[in-house]
Amino acid sequence: MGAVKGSERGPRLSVVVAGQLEAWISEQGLKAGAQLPTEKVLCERFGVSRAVIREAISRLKADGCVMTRQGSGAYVAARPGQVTFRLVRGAANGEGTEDSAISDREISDIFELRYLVEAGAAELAALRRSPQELERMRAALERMAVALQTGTDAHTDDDAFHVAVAAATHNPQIERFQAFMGQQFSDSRAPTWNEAGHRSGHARDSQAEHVRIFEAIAAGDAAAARAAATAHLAGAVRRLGLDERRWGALDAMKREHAPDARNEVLHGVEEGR
Amino acid sequence: MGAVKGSERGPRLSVVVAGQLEAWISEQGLKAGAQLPTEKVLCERFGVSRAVIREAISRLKADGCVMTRQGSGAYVAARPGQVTFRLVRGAANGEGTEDSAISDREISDIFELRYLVEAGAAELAALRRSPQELERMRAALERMAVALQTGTDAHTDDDAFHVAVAAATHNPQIERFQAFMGQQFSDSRAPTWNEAGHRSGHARDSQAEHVRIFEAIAAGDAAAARAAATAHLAGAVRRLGLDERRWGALDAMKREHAPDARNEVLHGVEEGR
DNA sequence: CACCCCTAAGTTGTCTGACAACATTCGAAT
DNA sequence: ATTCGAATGTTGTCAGACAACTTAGGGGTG
Repeated sequence: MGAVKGSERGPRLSVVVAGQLEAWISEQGLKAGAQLPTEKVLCERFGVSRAVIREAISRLKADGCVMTRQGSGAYVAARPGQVTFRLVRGAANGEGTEDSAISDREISDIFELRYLVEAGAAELAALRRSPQELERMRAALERMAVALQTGTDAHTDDDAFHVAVAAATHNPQIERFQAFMGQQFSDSRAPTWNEAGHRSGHARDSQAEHVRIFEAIAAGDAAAARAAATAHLAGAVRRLGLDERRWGALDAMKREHAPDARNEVLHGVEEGR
Repeated sequence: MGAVKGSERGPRLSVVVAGQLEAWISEQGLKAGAQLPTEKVLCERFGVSRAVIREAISRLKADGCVMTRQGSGAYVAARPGQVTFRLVRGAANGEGTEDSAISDREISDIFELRYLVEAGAAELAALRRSPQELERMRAALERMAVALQTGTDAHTDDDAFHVAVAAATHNPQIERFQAFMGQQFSDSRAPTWNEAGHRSGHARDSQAEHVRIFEAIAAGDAAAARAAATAHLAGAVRRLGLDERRWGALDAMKREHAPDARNEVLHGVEEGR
């Protein structure tokens, strides 16, 4: 492993060194707790200054695979693997890769992961929801209903509804994951709630699906809740014009459980307050 | 906002500054794309050197809420929220918090999240698996079968099997999430594959559940695959002695689909090569 | 007046050197 | 043999400087 220069033309010397250092660690087969070379040694080995080495190590620390103790040294963290999960591997790698357009395929993949979690979350929510949590969902639904009539944006309330469903599972991990997913691409909810979305009826359709999810959860019908959540995700994919082919099979699955268990727990939500 | 000294006696000045800076950003209500003060200004404001400021900003960059452009400045990232998802909020916060024992409740919660993803992944895998991916699962199964006879550890192959299932969804996001979850707590698989696990039959039971998952996926029976995956997770919870109460309802659900669609695609896996 | 190039100032990225805080080690005194 | 302490090495922090880059503004040209 010689100098870095030349091989990588990329900017941000520190991230290059961080990558090479991480590769070197796994390549050397260093186990948890193993001590890394000192900063001075690394400086010589990579041919960069200590500032760069420190910044690279700082990156690895933030990534969780390295830990440092002042006066002692740097060590491989106990959990050497990835401690964090990020969507869309392509982006968020270097620095500000805002312009890296996410492909439709990637969005479709993420929606599918959403499907897995949200369908299951709706299922569990139907089994465990408390009155307070139902009220929280209803409040979000109501805000969306108002926005539907006034033609305003309500993607925040959309997100809040889904988080409320996840919260009703009484599982903080699921709730946090849902919040994470929602925050990640609130952009994908924009086409539903902007002017075009209101005009084309996307907002109305989405809201109807939300109501169906809520009703199933309120009724305690886990299968119907799963089906309604699946239908909602499939509808979102359709509205975004993504690849529908992959979702055909899931549509078929959800149709096993007809959503006839709808009851009248909530009234006045559809027409907004 | 005055100097930092005194208020926080804690070590790692940079992480303190990082926290204060992050708090300052949200407190100022800076929106995505807003420019942060220059490093020189921040040095004066926090009363620290530029190295500390740079390390603090580096942390925020790694966290994803800040982005820098050389020659221009530092900006609030487009997605101000969390870009990464980490399990177990308590740990992995500061440095080496190895000793923070994870509660049974947290493990149970994480298993439930695993259930959501793995059950859905098995479902999708049954619909999309290719011969190559089936072979990959079979190879992992075979390695586990060998380990079952020799009484050796195979938790790595256990993980590999589940990742292979996730890979069969043809969805890299799901695969990466499964790999993430598996890596996170490979510890939880140890009680299945250590000596005690072999003696108590836990390894055998787990392997039988794996085979059932594989057979359902090989047969292309999505419902059976979901049921088998659910049964596997429920079995794992039982073996770990976690709270079984929460899993009763899920067990009931899986029983809707009797796993009678088992066929004989694979032979010789149960008895190990 | 509109447009383009080019200079200048400002900002982040990197380098260098030094000192402080802390950990480890090894020798000396008890 | 045990304990204490100094020496040494490592990371954390500080200070100053230059390089690479971006941006804004001025001057020239059409």
